[in-house]
Amino acid sequence: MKRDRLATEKKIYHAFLSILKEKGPQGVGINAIAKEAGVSKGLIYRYFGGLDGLLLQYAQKGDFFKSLLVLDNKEKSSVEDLKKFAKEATKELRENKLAQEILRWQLLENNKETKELFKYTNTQVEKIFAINDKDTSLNHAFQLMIGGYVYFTLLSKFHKKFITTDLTQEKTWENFDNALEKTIELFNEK
Amino acid sequence: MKRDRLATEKKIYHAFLSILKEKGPQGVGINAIAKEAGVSKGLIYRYFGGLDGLLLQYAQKGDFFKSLLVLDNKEKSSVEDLKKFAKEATKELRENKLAQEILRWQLLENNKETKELFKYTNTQVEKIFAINDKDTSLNHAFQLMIGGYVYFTLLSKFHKKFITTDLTQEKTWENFDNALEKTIELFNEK
DNA sequence: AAAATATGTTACCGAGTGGTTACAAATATA
DNA sequence: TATATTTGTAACCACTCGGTAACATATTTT
Repeated sequence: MKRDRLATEKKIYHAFLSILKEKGPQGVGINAIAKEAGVSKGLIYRYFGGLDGLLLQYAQKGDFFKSLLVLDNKEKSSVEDLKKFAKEATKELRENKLAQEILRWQLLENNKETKELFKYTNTQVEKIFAINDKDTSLNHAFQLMIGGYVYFTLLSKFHKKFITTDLTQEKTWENFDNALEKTIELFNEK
Repeated sequence: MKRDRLATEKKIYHAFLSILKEKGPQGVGINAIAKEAGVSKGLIYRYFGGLDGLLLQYAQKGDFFKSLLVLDNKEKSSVEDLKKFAKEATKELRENKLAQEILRWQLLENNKETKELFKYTNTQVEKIFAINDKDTSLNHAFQLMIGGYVYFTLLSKFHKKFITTDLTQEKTWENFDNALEKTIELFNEK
């Protein structure tokens, strides 16, 4: 049998990503990862020092929220920028299943194992939110609405509807986008 | 030893509430509930038919979101009503730890065990949201912001900060409240 | 009082968890 | 080629999980 440590490490790493993406934070465990990777779990301990080390290494690598990094080279925050960024951010959020599960994870715990992972994720998220950094009503409204976007995105995994709102319809998300845009406009005119 | 079925059922019931409130959805389990109640877990199966039945019974009883019911006798949705309801709802949300954990739960799963529980909870929540039932930008913005409120409330259990926003400061929540109010005003003026 | 029933506990089951140890075999080094 | 070292597996550990069965005792019914 062929033996290749690097290849094995990659298998483990990708198994971790895959499980987090598909099963969510609750599915992440040593046994599940080892099984998914098709590898003995002992190796996860030997190579990464257990789940903790794996998370740490993952946090340092941090290859999630990729497309958000495109928004990094920002200028001063104009209204048009804000609207554009908002649209990009919501689009990215709804497409990036992995990011969703990390955000979901943050609603469940915050211990030494996940600390680094979350810290890095948040520096990524910050790049969107930090566009408008003033302590204004617009900023607060903006943050609330982005938070709501996150909430409904996470909720839509298990629930088709929220009260009367159909979370499966594309139209709903367009409405949200439009509301977000209009809010920015209204606050700006004021 | 004294024996009293009703008293035992109450112990189990309260243990369930207590655990959900303190440990969240992840802490809810047969063993944990039995231990907290100081009772043999066999009784949970005998009296409630397991965790499923307990959840079902709890859903039917539904004594959470109490203070929201006060808002039930609503008139037509005026702007003032909306503002008032928004303020009441956010206040209730941040105080009602139990409701928070049920909302958190909805972000984790949706199976036959929890289905009824969530369904009832949502009819409660609906009483807030249904105030403004028209398909307007205001309504969408309003929903997003309430969603954001829920999100930040849940997040604040494990995270002190969200980017630059300090979730521990009372001022932050006032800012959110004000932003919500102002959004309602702006949309109304338009 | 005797019999039937309701209530409660303990011990157990199989499955799954994170984590370790002993060992086999492939690869690298001498 | 002989010897270390690395890579990988399988078996095992103690523990927790949901769920059940056997049993003891309190309470009610006859």
